[in-house]
Amino acid sequence: MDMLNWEQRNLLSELIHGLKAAKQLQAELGAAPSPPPPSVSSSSSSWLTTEMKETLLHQIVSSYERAILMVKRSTTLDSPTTETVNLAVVPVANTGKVPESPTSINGSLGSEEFLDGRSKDYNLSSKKRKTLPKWTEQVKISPERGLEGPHDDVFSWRKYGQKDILGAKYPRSYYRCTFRNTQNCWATKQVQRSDGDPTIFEVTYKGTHTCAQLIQPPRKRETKPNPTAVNYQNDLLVNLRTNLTVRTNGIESDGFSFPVTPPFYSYESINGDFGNGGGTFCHVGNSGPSDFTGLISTNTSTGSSPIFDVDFQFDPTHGIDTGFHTFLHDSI
DNA sequence: ATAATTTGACCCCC
DNA sequence: GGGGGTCAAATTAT
Repeated sequence: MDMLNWEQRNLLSELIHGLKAAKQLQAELGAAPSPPPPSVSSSSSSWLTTEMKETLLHQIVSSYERAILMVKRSTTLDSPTTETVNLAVVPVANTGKVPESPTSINGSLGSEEFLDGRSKDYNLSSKKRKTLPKWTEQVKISPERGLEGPHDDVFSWRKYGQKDILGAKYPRSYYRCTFRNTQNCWATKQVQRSDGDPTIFEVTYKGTHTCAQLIQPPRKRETKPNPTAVNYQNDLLVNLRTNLTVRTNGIESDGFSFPVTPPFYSYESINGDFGNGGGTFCHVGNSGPSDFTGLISTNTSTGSSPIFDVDFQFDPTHGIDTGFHTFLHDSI
């Protein structure tokens, strides 16, 4: 571990933490190993409350998001120019109290305690309702865009407010996810310029993204699919709009429920069509609480047959990411 | 025309 | 009351 630098250790810490939470949740759901049927359990081991499960999910998602942000920063800022260092990442318990000296991170980073550590904070501080993950990063300004070219996230944000803070020289800006309305994504962040070092910005994230920003294919596509293939795919899409059947491929056994009654499927092309670097989404439902949205991709295993994989990622009912279940869709 | 920002008003809660 | 957070109308950018 001595070979790892600071950021790599933080990154590893997040990944480990997320993995631990994921495994605990997996065990809880009885997602047994390869031999499918869980043998008769005298009394099912599910003694975690729903809130605890939600907490686990939040931990997983936020760990992934922090990890992604770290990678993003270290790659986009390290390689092209010189410095611009991510100084610290401080997870904050939801009690609302922020540690004053954020740079104090001990060498031991969360490879041990689990249900005694963070999640206890979540449960204790929450009598009920929202316990959103919250953490703060300190980001040094980069020699990019003008004087105040705020902070390239991987995510796209919409500013919704700005406030002068009592002791602070600089105002605090409030951002929410661009897709709050369109995809029910409730992630927010605050950005405040540091008094002491004006080249440092404190960025506080609240909540995790449930939108599909990171799922969409990269904008730039070097390898253009040949036009005929694209046309073929788009034709299929048109056909799919009118008549479509869904085969769940027997996946719903893992607890992921699927709307059965026929409301139906609408397709929305975001950022272009197939093969054009855009994402085409399948929406299932009637804009009701049981809707699901997923990203359509071509099925690689079936060649030219009109079958598509759809990754359903967002569950608005619970406001959580349901994972990357893949369903088989076919037309006719 | 649509989307994003600005900015004062409003709304808790300590 | 007032500090911090959010809303939304007006303004500006795309």
